Amino acid sequence: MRIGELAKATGTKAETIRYYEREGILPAADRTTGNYRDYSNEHLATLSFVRRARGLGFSMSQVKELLTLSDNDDKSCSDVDQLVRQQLKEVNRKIENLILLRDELSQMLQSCEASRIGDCQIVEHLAQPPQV
Amino acid sequence: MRIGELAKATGTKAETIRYYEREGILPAADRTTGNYRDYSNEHLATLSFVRRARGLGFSMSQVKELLTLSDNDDKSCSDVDQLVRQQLKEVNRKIENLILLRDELSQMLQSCEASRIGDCQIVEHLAQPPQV
DNA sequence: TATGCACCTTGTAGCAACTACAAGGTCAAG
DNA sequence: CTTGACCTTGTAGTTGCTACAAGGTGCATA
Repeated sequence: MRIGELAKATGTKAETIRYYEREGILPAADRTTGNYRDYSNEHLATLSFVRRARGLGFSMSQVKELLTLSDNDDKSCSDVDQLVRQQLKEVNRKIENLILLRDELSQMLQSCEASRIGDCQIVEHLAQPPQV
Repeated sequence: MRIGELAKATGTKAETIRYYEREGILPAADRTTGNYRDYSNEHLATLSFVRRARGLGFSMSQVKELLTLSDNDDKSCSDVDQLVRQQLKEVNRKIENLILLRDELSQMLQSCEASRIGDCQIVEHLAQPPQV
């Protein structure tokens, strides 16, 4: 299949697919006589895997690791497990930080009852060290 | 004060401060005879404001807006309020997405009881084709 | 046959928000 | 007078794409 078809099938832009090829995430496809990329079902499967992992927040290099690991059916599963655990920890860390942010933003909104910026608690809140 | 001192005082790298100057986020400082940047307390206050807003997830252009707004003491507070509200919404959106991710990753970990990658549920889970 | 159009090719540059050099200048201490 | 910390400018790298530009291919239609 051509790149446009693969793009549609995976919800990926053609430019992104070519980018993945450059980055060694997706193996290069065969070429037609007109020099068009010609993808196989295996490419489709790999790209789906990549997109799914990226959607779960794995970095490009983590995706590369996952791809390498998943090629070795007989190897231990623990490396994959480890990567997922790491990613889970990272996601939890982000959630916690965002919740702190959210609380602070909410607080700011509630404290703002001024009508002039000169009296605005939000601006004061942001301007931590005085003398502006 | 020199750039290094300002950097230490605000927990910002000197390179970042120069970057802010280039981007028009922080006004240019006076120069000493040796061409070193010489910052005032006003610079310190502005940079603190910037870092605080950036730390709360506001984009550079939002920070610019906030700075412009906070310069007009007599203007209405509602624009500031609006920006904070918008940012709060964005943060909530991110939290929700991350929670979905977290759930999926946890699920994957729990389903993995294989010892061989060939049997690994995680790899199989990732290999699912995209479901629209 | 010509032509129009969708699709493809490579290459390069842009995005956010920094960060990391390199090559050199300034300044106070020893 | 040299050392070493600090500063200067300029440029390029980071991540993961995305957006052109200029041209080639393939197929349907006039």
